[in-house]
Amino acid sequence: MAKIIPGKNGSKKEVITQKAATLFRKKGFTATSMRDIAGAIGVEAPSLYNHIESKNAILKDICFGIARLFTGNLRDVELGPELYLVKIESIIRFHISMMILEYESIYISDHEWKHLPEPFLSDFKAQRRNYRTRLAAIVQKGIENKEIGALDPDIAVFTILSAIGGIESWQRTGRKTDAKLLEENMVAILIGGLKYPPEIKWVNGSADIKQKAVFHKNMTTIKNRKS
Amino acid sequence: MAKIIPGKNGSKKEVITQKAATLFRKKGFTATSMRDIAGAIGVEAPSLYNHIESKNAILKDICFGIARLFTGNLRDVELGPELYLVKIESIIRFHISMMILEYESIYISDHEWKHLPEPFLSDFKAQRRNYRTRLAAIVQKGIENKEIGALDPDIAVFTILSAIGGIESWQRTGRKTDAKLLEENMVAILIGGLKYPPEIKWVNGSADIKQKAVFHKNMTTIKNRKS
DNA sequence: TTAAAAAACTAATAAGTGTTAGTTTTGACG
DNA sequence: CGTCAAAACTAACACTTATTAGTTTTTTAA
Repeated sequence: MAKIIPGKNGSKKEVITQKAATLFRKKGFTATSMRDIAGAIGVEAPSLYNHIESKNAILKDICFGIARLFTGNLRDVELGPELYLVKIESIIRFHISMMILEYESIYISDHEWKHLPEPFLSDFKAQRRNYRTRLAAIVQKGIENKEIGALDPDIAVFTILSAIGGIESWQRTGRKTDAKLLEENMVAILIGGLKYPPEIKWVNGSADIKQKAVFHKNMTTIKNRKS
Repeated sequence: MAKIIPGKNGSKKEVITQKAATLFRKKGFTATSMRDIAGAIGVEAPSLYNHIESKNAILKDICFGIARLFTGNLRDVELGPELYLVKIESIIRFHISMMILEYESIYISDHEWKHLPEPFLSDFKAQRRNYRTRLAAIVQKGIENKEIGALDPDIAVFTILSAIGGIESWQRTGRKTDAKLLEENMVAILIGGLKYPPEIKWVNGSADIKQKAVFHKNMTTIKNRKS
């Protein structure tokens, strides 16, 4: 029936990938059928195979495309001369901007990568691990340089990345917050939390005895529930 | 063949729910079949229907069970007399502990709820919205009380919740970090980032011109890619 | 030991899956 | 207009899905 109309610079393959990304984010990879994708474009499912190799290949393209962008940025930042905390801030800002520009693809590469077929799954996981390791190395140097508090670098990295990943759910709520406001608030919290010195002692001391009791009560309930 | 052997206090329904939760987290709700669940227990798929109503009902039980736990804790905290920042810290610690104790169910209620059938989907989303709104209200009061920096409360809440949600991926890596270490580091970063006063100005000023150039270069690449 | 209830089993259904084969339509160019 | 390739179409396949029906086995209780 209707022919696939490519966007200005986008090949037909890119049109399919983009529509698929939207559906994968909305319904999940497994719950999205080739017929769903085809229907969203206005075509029958088998027609897609004139342009793409398989459903899995679409997922592969999305995940590795995003991974390449982030790895490229990380390499640039690593080579720069800035203070380590500034490097981290720069990476945080890059992640946030990317999340706002391409949140559908990023959501998929964050949450649907587990459906990649081998050997792509192992490759992707290795890249992911490598990215986080290099990020942790920057944090580690920032700690040694007393720019960043005495935190566990791995924990700091996943805390940052998880926090940013949550922008997806924020985007989905449709709140039309100014992107800059979002970015500045998140940077304030995350960089503020990393900055030397951390004040773990102040925080611990502030929880009074009554509060501890409430917490204990709830945790006890849960433990009983499990047994 | 083998009969379902209930755990010490767990009904057969709970055994199924637990096994299902493990699989839903590992493979996703849609990609997990009733045969998968039955096989993991050691029975045939139709046998499950002697104990549960449907696959969707398992998901419903998991999601609403978790929601009830968090809502219950929030109510207790709201009624307490502590400083607002301490309330937030208490909730953060509750979330982190829960994440460590029941991360499979929590992962599902965080990431697979979209597969709930109506009317449960709408109900769940409403509860979620309500929870976040009440959390934001605490943050708001903390700001007015000058315990918390002048941040956007909604952004602060989702940043916190997203960061904690990421513990799931941490757990999955199998790192046997001491739970207390994890908790203290995350609390240090998040509470440290919320505390009054925030130093947005310092952070912005610290990014030098060269850094900005690197960032700009990468973002330009991405925008071109999209057109 | 026997009767009743619980929970397993096998067989089957209707719907949906990704994908292939073979055919027809479309659009661009000479 | 006629040609050729690109890309759509229909039909079909081999599988998998959640779930039901009907039956047999196992456990419980008297």
